[in-house]
Amino acid sequence: MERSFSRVTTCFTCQGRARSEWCSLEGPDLQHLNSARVTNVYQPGQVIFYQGNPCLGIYCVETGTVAIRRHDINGNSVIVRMASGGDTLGYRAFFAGEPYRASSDALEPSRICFIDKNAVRQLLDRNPALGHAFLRRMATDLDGAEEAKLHASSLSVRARLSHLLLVLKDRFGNVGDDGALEITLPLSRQDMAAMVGTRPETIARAVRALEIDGVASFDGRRVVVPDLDDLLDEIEAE
Amino acid sequence: MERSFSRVTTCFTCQGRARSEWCSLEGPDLQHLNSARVTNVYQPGQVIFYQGNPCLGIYCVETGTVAIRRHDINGNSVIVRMASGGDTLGYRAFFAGEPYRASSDALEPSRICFIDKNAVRQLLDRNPALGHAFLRRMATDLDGAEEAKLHASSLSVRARLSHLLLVLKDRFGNVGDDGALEITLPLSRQDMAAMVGTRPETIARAVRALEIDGVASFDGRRVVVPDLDDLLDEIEAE
DNA sequence: CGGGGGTTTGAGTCCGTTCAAAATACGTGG
DNA sequence: CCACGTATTTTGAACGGACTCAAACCCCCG
Repeated sequence: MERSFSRVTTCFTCQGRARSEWCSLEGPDLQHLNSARVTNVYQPGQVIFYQGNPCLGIYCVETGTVAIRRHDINGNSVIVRMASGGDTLGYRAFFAGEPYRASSDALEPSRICFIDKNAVRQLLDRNPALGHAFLRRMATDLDGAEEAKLHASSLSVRARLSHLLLVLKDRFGNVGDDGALEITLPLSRQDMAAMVGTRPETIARAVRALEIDGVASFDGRRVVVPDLDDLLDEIEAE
Repeated sequence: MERSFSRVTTCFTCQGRARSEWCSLEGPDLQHLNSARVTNVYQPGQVIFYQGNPCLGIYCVETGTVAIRRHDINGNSVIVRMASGGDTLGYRAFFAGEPYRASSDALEPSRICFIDKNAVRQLLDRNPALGHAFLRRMATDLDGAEEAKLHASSLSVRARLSHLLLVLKDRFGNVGDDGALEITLPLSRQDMAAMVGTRPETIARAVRALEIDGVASFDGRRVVVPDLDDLLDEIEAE
């Protein structure tokens, strides 16, 4: 059996590329991307980049999941976004031409490629479709951020937690034998709190409340949702 | 004296263009933009576009100020952003290729140009710098949205209101004879609540609290801040 | 002068926070 | 593999900020 760290990957064989911004590249451009990239493996907790540091390029998640966190002077922090296989990382700072305004760390073991900013610039110049892809991507992210603002001010923690589960189910959920949805969370309780914008204690209570009402049952990071509609009901008619 | 509605404006003479995304255009491209554009004047409360409607193009604020609001099924709503002279409007939906996810209405009397999406597409194709400008712009907006998320979950309403005043001072404030900062708010109390993500009653109380502590004095939409540092103190060490 | 919307104030309630302690999970070394 | 120390999670009780509902007030305009 091939050992995982010796598995040589290229942009040509990258699983995530199809749904990434780079999917429009081909031929020499893809070759260029492939040779400019440097791949690293990060273990959970390891930091990919730090808030405040200058942006030297762009990262691309091949496999795994990472959190993008934003910090305060007072030590407060929230997770503003998550990224998984095929997602690109650190492009906000790149396009703004500013230092990172957020940090990023791995939630699961992750293979992540770094692409130097000069290479990115060249690829952008040569390939307008790449720029379009990033425009589309940022528009989507902006949409998500604005939705989050609305949710934060109009929904309870319980509803926001339910919403989080609904988002996570697309990437981390599957349907069990009995037809029930099962999600394996990539997040600790602390991180769920950071995603929802609240404290860990409050997440624990909200989790408990959902269990009592039979909406979902939690066992560590394993969540079972008997009826998806119950979860959907949580976020409307608050 | 020339009457305001008869004042013919062009992209060439547009005051806001210098700091807008379109500043990179010149010669025939600028001419193209100028002839594709349709200008309208909106009175406060008038809607520029509705959440849910298809995006037919992009708007550009020549003068005035508008709010971008996001609505719930339950009737909740927040202002996710404001836009003033030189700002572009509705580009999120354009680049995402989706219907508007937010509505926009004028806060002040505003001259706003509409540019058909075909024209925008042509300009983008011909002028890569335009795309870059929008990338930079969206990166900035994304930054703002993420900062808002952090603030919403770590700062009190009073601190968020103080932060709002600090943001508004750049565009709507000036220093009086006595050296005190004076801001003329473009927002009603209701809209301030929608910006901060709270209810009007809570804004009234926060306003009162700031007055009692001598940080700022409010008279309708006129705000006087004797010492800017006091306002800055409000948002740190919460 | 009489609406009518927006704003302010008040009182009561609820949700989420805070602080503290107990329980559980986790990693490490014996 | 178990024992131990540490970190995370959970629970409890008390507090506080923001929300709700309701009424009074104010200002603008007809």
